[in-house]
Amino acid sequence: MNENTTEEESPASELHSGRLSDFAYSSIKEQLTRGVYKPGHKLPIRSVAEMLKVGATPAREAINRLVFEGALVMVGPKTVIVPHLDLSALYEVTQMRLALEGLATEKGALRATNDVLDKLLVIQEKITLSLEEKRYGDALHDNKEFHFTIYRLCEMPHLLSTIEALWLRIGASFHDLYPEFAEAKYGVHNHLAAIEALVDKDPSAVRAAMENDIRDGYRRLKKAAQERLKRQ
Amino acid sequence: MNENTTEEESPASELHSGRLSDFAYSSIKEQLTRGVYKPGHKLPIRSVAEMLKVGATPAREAINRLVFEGALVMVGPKTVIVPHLDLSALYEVTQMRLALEGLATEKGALRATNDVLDKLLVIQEKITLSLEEKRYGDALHDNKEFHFTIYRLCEMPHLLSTIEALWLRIGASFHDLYPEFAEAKYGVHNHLAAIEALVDKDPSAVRAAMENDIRDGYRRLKKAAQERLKRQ
DNA sequence: TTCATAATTTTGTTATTACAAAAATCATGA
DNA sequence: TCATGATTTTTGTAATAACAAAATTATGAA
Repeated sequence: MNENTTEEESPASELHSGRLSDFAYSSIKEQLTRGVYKPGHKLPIRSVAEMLKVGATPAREAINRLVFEGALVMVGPKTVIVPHLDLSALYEVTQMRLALEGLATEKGALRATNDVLDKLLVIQEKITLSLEEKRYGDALHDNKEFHFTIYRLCEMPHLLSTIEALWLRIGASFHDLYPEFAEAKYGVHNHLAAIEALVDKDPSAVRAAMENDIRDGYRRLKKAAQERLKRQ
Repeated sequence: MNENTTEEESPASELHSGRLSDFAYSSIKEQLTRGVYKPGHKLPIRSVAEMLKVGATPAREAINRLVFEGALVMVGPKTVIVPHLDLSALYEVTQMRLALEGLATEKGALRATNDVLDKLLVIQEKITLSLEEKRYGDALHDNKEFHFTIYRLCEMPHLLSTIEALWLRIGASFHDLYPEFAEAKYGVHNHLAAIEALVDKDPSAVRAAMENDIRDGYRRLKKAAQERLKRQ
């Protein structure tokens, strides 16, 4: 971790709830969702430990957790890497996202206050701006924030954490094809439709809009991935 | 772990793919789903390590993994316990189960061969017998096997592992109220309906049967839990 | 050059140890 | 009897070291 844009602090900094393994875990996770590592990048325990300025034990535990939840993969008894894109995993995760994010959306839709609606509009503007300026990392970050702002409404923590794990599972491997993925203004239409349906207090319409967004994303991602696979 | 009915071997026995932490993880998991520990039972690292005849490191990693996926909970900075029953968690997990197990069922239904159907019938007979003889641990085990035999048909490993995590999240905490939960022949009707629908090659009917089973289970479990909470 | 094999380095795992902090126990006083 | 504070024990964490196994590099012959 170099001191560039992340909000994580120095190695074993202040109030990280203590545990170094938690610090290591969220550091790696942050870097994964920021697209710091390309698919195939190796993550040996000792390198990670050195980078984060911690011992081997917390680094090992963090890596193993990530492997366990599928954010990293083991390709050999002693080699874990950032996963390569995997169309069948993408399909699976998409199916699960439709089921679970649809559920969260529908359960929470009626609880949207004006504050939340305002927040969603602000986020959407940020996304649009980021896409125009080709700051894809920021766009991804805010897109996630848009979705989770809606999902949080249902107040189902177990559901939320399960969904988050799903995002992590494919997030990293698709980062490097984001430019071609985002050629069009990704998701704008669906997001606006979702906001409108929230205003209308129409849960199934919100769900439909979010599902559409997920499906659109899937199609574009799949296409971009296939083209890249063909090209190489 | 005493040598009764489990298939796990002695401490650091033969071909457990090597890792002691995996051995520890699956040992604890097995005991949790068998209902060995009552809710509230403490699991200190050193005790677990001694019981499994491994060092503190693999025991620690196993326990942390289980906490991470919600099968155990931390109630203090240095105390993890088997979770107490939690009605809102039960509700959440049930909603997720309906979405995800419904998905798995529907995707896999058309792939049921005669072998699978036979296997399901055999399992169902075992369940019925176990319930009659009040061997609730076995009944639970085979009930899980029934469900997962169907879910495996869709060949979606990510989905499978997510569903398994859900079972683990509530499994342990509801073990000690199984007797009152199972007063009636639990699930028989729904299971048979599912098998019939599989024979008919009717995916949505299979899904409906499985969802019914999940909902029935939820209602009974909730009722049993509420009665026990009232009584105490 | 290519492929198999040998030598070397890297790597994951685990037991151990030290330490600080939390939990449990005990003592004391009201 | 109960609360409160002090003491003792237990506990989780993380660094380290040792080891075996895997991964890598070097080497050699075809």
